[in-house]
Amino acid sequence: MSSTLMKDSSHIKDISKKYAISADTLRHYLRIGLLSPQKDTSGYHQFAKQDEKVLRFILDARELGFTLQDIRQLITDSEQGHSPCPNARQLIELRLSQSRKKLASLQALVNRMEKATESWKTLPDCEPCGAHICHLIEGALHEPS
Amino acid sequence: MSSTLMKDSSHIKDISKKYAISADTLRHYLRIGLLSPQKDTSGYHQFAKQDEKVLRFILDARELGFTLQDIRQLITDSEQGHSPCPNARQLIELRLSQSRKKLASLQALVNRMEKATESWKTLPDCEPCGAHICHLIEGALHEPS
DNA sequence: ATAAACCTATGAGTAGCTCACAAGTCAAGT
DNA sequence: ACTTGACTTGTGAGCTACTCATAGGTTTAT
Repeated sequence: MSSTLMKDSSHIKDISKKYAISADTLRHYLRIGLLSPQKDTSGYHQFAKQDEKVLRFILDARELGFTLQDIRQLITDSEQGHSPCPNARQLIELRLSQSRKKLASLQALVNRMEKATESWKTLPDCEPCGAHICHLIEGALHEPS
Repeated sequence: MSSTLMKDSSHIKDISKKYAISADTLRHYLRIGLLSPQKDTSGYHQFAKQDEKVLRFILDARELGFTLQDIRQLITDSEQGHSPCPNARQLIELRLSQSRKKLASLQALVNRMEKATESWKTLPDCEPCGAHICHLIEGALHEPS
């Protein structure tokens, strides 16, 4: 049941290309019920305008650090006629504070790693001697280089 | 078979306290075979000096951004009489470059989130209107505030 | 007709824990 | 001796957000 007129199929692959995400990611959102497009007669998903709107929302919210659970909540709010804004404001505060903590600990990690690699440049490899497993690693954190 | 003399039991809880990690984390390392202390007659793990040395190594390496797989590799090197240092140098380069990328994208995320929350301060909540799901989120990335 | 390229749902794997559970052990109090 | 409470054991499952693989169905091009 095809024709040269019906070109905009809006199947998974088309949508994934359009929004620069993988078909697997899109299927993941289907699987967890974040998106539920209708199916055509042969069982293929058909992404309607509304589905694309929801998808764009998902991608935007993801870019702002919301989790998929958060996003589900916001969509539910909206579907039930409530304003998602209060939840959006509250959740982004939470996610922002979590992200800041993660950022700080990741920065600290990178600092430790850089300090270690720097100090290792002047250190020789060692052979197993029973006293340590890897003197580079054991020394890196305990001896202030 | 206890006495007032035998006080250092070195069971899981004692060790977890001594090294400030959870008993569950310690059990996780046992489960994946990173640590394999002997057991006493009643089936309790007994952490010997050598086991503690390995544990300290695991914790140090973890602090330097090595994955548990990396750590397993380094311990295996050492156990087989090879120097783990070459692998340590190579792996930390890899993990450092990965961490830097993660750091950069996390920093970018935090920046987006901060910009969004800032701009939201002057925006009102909206009621569902069909045109959008949450105007705060949809507006945050597309309209250069 | 058939092969390529798509689609479907589902299971499992990823990292590093963390929680929960059933069953066994041990020390202290009565 | 017995119970209570705090430990121990191994195991399965859950967490995040995918990603890969598989078996089977559909559509399109040759």
